[in-house]
Amino acid sequence: MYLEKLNPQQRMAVEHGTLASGSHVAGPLLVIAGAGSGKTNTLAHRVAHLIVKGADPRRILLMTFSRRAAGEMARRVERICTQVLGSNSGIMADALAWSGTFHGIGARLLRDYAEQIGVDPAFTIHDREDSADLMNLVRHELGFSKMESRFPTKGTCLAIYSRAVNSETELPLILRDAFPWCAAWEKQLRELFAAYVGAKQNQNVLDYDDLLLYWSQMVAEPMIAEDIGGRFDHVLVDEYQDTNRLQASILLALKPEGQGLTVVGDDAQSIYSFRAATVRNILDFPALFTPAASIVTLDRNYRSTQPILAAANAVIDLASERFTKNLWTERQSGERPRLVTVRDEADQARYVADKVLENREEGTRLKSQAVLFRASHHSGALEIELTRRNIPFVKFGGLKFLDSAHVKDMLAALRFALNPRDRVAGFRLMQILPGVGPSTAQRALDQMAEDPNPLQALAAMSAPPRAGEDWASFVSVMQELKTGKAGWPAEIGLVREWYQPHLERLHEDAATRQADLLQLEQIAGGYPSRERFLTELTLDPPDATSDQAGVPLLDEDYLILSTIHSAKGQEWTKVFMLNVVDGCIPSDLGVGTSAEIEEERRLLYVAMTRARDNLDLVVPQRFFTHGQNAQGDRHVYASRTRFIPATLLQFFEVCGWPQGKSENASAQQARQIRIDVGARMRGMWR
DNA sequence: TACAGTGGCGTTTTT
DNA sequence: CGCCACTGTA
Repeated sequence: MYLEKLNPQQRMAVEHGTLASGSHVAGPLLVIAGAGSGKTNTLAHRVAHLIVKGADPRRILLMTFSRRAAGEMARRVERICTQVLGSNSGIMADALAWSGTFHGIGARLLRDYAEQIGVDPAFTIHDREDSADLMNLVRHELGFSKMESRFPTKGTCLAIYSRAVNSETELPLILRDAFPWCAAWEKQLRELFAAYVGAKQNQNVLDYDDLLLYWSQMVAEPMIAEDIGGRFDHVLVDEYQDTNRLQASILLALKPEGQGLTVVGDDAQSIYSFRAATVRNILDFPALFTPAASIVTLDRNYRSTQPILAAANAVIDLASERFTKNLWTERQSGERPRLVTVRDEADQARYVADKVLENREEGTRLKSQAVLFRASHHSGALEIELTRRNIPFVKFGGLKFLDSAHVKDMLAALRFALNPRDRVAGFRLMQILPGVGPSTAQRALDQMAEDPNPLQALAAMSAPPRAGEDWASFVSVMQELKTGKAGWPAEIGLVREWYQPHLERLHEDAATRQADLLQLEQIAGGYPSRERFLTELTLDPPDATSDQAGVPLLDEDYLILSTIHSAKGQEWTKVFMLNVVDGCIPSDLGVGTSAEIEEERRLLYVAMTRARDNLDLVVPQRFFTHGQNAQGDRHVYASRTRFIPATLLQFFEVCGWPQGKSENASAQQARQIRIDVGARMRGMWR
């Protein structure tokens, strides 16, 4: 029996509300699931169990944090169901139709209900970069780029806007709490945001936040809320600690009484507050309902060895506020996690490369090893070292494939043909042409905007003098795409042919970039239509980059490099963590408020709890800073992260590398005490 | 008006 | 470094 493999608490979570007879629907349930406590497995079992008990899988809404998690969940549910119901469970084919991220589900529902809420269902979705570009266009139009003192950059403006939307909080409060250095611009920002919203609507464009915002507005209308809520008997949400107020209000509108609602999360792993996620969501959840939601806590860890867990528990124990209990395990081991001091980042890179290879010799595949870090650029030195030694790796987090200029150019072409009112796409596209700059592009877009048939207006325009032939071929490829005759994915080939000469003219390294474009074409082939391709690519961009772009790595072995944020929910046999020093974790940008520091502590906790058998925290003593100072490159001394004070050293095997350099312990201690005084000075004024 | 070059300056993490 | 505003030149 499939339930017998579960422990009693897991089983309680799985069976909640299913024991009663008849058509009784379960009341709200909160599962507090510690790291490595079998959360995914439990949730998958719950979904499968509901289906086995007769729930209609098409009426189950399952929302996860990432698309990858959704896929994994669907696979497990299917496996369990087939196991129980036999292979004749034809019901499972495309059964969990409504599983995905909040944003992905939002996009689908908005297209479904577009007519009722006065939205053109052909809307395009802007990713973060596109949104920032649009913000920038508006920012220029309003003249904010030429203020006497410097106006916040497009990225900052977007971050402020996004936070206000996602936290359902007034602008002044946002500025005061999260962006104090921008507080003087409140009036202009308000004006900017109003214009930004107007621009999006004129251009039939939604940004990430709109997918949630429009959704929440839509279900604020009781009739629609009831209609949508009525489509689902069960609504389950994973990683609930990383949802924001907007998401919580959507959920509540769908299921006001909490019937059929299950949320799962761990307050100790809340690490997305910069995206307006609030741990209050999970803490306040039970009391939203009468009677209050049931709570099940999973605190048995199946992942890590006892010494690793003891160290992680010790770190999180120092948190000022704790809600969940410590994790426990039966996995004994004599080996404590290592706290390795090295001289500088170069030694850190050599240490990790050495150990990774040693581990592989002893039988641990590269894929079962991961190197984690706080910020994407922390892995720079390591990437160089790995490349030098021919150790293949894939990096998660940070810059993406889709962020490169040539890929964005191609996507802009596809998008612009589909939605010629999308000024960000058009603006970018036209400036690719020689002899066309910002003002020519602006004028052309203005003319198109006035015309009910924008593409026709484009065709009717006279070519800019110095663009000549290139303008003509641009117009003709747009028109050809518009007809849709070529079909998908042939269309993307059309665009590539058009783009080819420009690529060669604009980029020295056209050949490498060409490889990316071919890869893009490959990816495109996997989608049924241009529209689906564009939507799903922006909502779920390929999240890895590797040293050899475009080489399929499916069967190969490679080391995992990942930001802690991207490592969420994953586990590896051996885990290394880089730069376990003050200034990196906590990031010296994140030491403003105690809430920020607490989140940094949880980040370290998340990183540590990814490890199954071995965990190495690396502490480089010296950092080289480049560029920023007037004096040019120099180095600063770093000290071990404040989250591992001396009292916690007992949980670690403290050592130095290379061996022999660590003999003079007291000298090392003395050096470790050296601090970045500058950072402290800056911190005084936060 | 396009575009190359210069100087000043700066918050990391992602759907 | 990389982004952004601004300047000089064709």
